[in-house]
Amino acid sequence: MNAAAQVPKAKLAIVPSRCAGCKMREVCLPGGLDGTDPALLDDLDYTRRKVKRGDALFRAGAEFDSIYAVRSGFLKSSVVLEDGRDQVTGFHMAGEIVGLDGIGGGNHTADVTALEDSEVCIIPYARLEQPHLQRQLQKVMSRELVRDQGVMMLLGTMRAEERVAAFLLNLSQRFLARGFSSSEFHLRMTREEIGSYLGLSLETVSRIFSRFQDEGLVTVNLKHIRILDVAGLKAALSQPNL
Amino acid sequence: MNAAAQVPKAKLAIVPSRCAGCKMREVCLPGGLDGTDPALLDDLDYTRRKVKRGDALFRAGAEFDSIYAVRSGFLKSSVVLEDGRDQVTGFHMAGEIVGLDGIGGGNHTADVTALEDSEVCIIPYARLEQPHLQRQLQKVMSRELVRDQGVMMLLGTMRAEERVAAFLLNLSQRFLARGFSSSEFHLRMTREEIGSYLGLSLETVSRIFSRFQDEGLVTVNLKHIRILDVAGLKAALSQPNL
DNA sequence: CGCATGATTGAGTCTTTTCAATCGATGTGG
DNA sequence: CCACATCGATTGAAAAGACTCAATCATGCG
Repeated sequence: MNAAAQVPKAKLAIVPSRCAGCKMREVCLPGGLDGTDPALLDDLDYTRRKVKRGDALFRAGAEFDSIYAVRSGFLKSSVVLEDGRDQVTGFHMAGEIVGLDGIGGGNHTADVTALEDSEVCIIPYARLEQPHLQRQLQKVMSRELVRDQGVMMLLGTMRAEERVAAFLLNLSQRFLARGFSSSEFHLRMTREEIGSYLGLSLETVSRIFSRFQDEGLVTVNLKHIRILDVAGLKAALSQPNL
Repeated sequence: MNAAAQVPKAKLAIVPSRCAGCKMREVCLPGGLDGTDPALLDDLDYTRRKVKRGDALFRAGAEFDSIYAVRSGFLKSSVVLEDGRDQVTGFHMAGEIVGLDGIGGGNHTADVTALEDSEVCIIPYARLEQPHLQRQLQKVMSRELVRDQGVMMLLGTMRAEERVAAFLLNLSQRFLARGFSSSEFHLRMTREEIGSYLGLSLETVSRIFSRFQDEGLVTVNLKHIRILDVAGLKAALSQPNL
């Protein structure tokens, strides 16, 4: 079982001023709730939950109660086909919302698993009543739909090099938005998980990392990435012909 | 320009009893709004709009005002990359909602184009105020997120044959849900559009149609499809190894 | 310290793409 | 009403990209 600790209620956990260790507002005001008047959240208490590396926040099929705002850590979403094949459908960092897949059918349709020790705010769906919050939630979901468009584009039209370049640039940008270095970061996921997300084999991901390194675009040392040439990576993004 | 006709307001267009020519409730109560107490919609007037084959309902970048419920016809969504590559991200038939991509950023991010003469209900987003409707909208969006998961799965883990089989079975099921034949239907899109959606070349799509026909799974005559062996198609869906 | 896991790299194979030619259907204009 | 032009579909042959299998190496966790 997921022995994820249920931390006692942390009043106003989502309000910026109460979030210790957060460098930016977005980290506290998750993703799309960004832009919300924090006052709107003031009267809600959000329980927090810790999820240990490797543990699931929830699994496909689990009853849907709440959505979750990632406070810290790093998680992945994945879906499993009947025959066992699975696919990573997203990576989630601080400030992002997960669990939206459960609203439609009353059950979650994906697994969400921590790639490192993480903490989330539990936001009971039933308590999201104020119209403004509803609108905000719709914005979050809409942005998620747009993000999915991007992933479909990636999976449907890009060659392997482009996918990896897009992946690195996307991560870089998201780290930047959270106040971390955009040029140097640690991958929290394995090559296999990257490959699953990008629709590539883990070997192909590894080879392309090596190729990018040979070309002087990045430095790769296992999970440690340093981006040396953003422009070069962006160029690799638009090279349908090698 | 899109000379799409703006039909005068059609009071209660979305209410089943007022929808002429609809065989099922879903066709009138679009997709996820299904399940809503129709009374909730009673005080809203929905303008309808006709979109001629080949015309756009809206384009990427257009200001977001409204979402649209497809009343009749068949449309596709597509997104375009800077370098010109484009990808079809979805096909939409009667009863489905399009335009949700615009909520997050205030502008649409995809083109939606009619593949045959179509008609939609214009649902001004600002008028969706009742809490129950908001919840319904969230359900629609959540289901759309789940659908996207399926497409990612398809693009990320399936081989060409499986993709085409999944595509045909999905269409078949959707036609069935709308009261049409699930075993015989007309494709409204070209091989190129199917290929774009499935991340395959149009030639590969054509070849696989031919192969399925040789195997007795389907009959293909240009845009006319007859499914002869559903079980066989489903089997093809789970054949990672040829 | 050692084992298990993750990453890298090579060789060969296979799927899918690309290029190209042909065929058929559709629809437009004379 | 027919001829022609255009668009879409099919099919073949060759090429390329990515995968699988496999061996090796490094790492980091227990």
